[in-house]
Amino acid sequence: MPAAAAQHQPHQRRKQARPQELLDAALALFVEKGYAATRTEEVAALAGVSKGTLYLYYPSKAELFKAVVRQNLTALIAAGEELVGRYEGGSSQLLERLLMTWWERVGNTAASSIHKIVFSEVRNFPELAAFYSDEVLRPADRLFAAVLRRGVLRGEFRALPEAEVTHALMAPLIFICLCQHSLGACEWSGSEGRAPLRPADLIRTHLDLILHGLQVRQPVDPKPKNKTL
Amino acid sequence: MPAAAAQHQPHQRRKQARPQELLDAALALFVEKGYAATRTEEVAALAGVSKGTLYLYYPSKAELFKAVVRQNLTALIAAGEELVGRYEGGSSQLLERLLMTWWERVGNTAASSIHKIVFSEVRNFPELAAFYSDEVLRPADRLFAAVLRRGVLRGEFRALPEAEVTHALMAPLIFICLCQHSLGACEWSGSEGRAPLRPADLIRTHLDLILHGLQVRQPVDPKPKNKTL
DNA sequence: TACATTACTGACCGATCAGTCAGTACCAGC
DNA sequence: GCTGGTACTGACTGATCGGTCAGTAATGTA
Repeated sequence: MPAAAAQHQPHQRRKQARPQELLDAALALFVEKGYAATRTEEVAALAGVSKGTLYLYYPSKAELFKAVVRQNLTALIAAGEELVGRYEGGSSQLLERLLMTWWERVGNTAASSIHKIVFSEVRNFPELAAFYSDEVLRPADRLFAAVLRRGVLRGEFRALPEAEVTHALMAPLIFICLCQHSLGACEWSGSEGRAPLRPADLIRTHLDLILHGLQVRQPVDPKPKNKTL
Repeated sequence: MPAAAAQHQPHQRRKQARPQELLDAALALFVEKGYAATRTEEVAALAGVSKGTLYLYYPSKAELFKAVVRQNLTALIAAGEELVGRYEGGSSQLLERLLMTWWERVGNTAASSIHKIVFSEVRNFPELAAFYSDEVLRPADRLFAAVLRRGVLRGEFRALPEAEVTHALMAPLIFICLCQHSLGACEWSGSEGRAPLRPADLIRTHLDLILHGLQVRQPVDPKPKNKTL
């Protein structure tokens, strides 16, 4: 908790801890207020140091921003990689495990706020798009696509367009992250005064829907399956 | 096209057209650069007037922003209302019609960029959250929920948690809008050099998946359906 | 205690930008 | 043409904020 460091001991020399404290403070403020609206002096204050100190560790606001994204994304990637290719049960269960683990390790942690930052700021940081695409979206996509292919090969899943299904799988997850960090607790969905949506419930229902949607058994509906465009 | 108005006739008096031209210019720039990074003088220039003129029509940058959101959201609402309650066929087809119409009228137009603005800026405009929630998300949610209930009553759909299914339905749609206005043409999803995703294809696959997921027929999978939490 | 090193400070600078307002250009009506 | 009203202009101001750097104080060494 970086704010606790600002206990008005005039200044402590703690070179080791500063960078991480500054990154934590910056993450919190960038998520809360966006990049442009966050002042470097605020970041420094939240980390318990003065503005000058921030510039000892990061040469500019933009570099600080990139460091924040980079650090949190590497955590994402590590968590993703760890899950790949060691499961041997049914593909439905594998998919379920993947989504739930993703939620525990990413969606439900501070890392989820990175998505909102990226979506909000890529236009002002063009290099960020390639970075995010290469290091997060593509790996995640490859992961899910592999599971889908596995399911199709084993006769568990229908053969649907891979890229599009992957999108349908991931979009609600990332969307939940975005909602959590912009529209408060995502409490927009209930019709009246219904209780705000619980992310875990959303994911469970999403998964249920998708797994049913992927099942090979033909549905009751007699509509011809080769639709026109 | 507001830029066309800046044809270097020193200044024309066109009181009627100014507000709309300013809103169009502001929308384009807010979407492209975000709220904070857009300068009022740029907006004015794109609309073919001087900065002072902008302040004749809108008292502040924040009010200009709200006017932009308000105008584009009313268009959204109108499009949504128009679709309600006049369809009498199968619920699957109704859902398909709804999604495709939504895409043609909203997702595929300039209105889609509003979502990105809202997600990026709500934290700095708290009142915007309630506004967006009341005027966009709730109506859209109510619409889809009504269709789902209809499908369940007619024995077409499984009875799944309404709010969560609605979320699973809408999230990929809004997510496409967000991608289009932040990560370029949403070309992140292909594994290698695959062609960028086409939104219409995404929606079609999403719909296919969801409709199969909603079907009442039990799947092959022998797993018990009352899962533990 | 004296000195060297260096983490840290915060007043300051220069650039940017929202918002102002005295002035200009256009357009009635007479 | 004159005159009063008004749509419009753009140089200006005051505040904000990223970034700097001369100075301060904590720490280590002897």
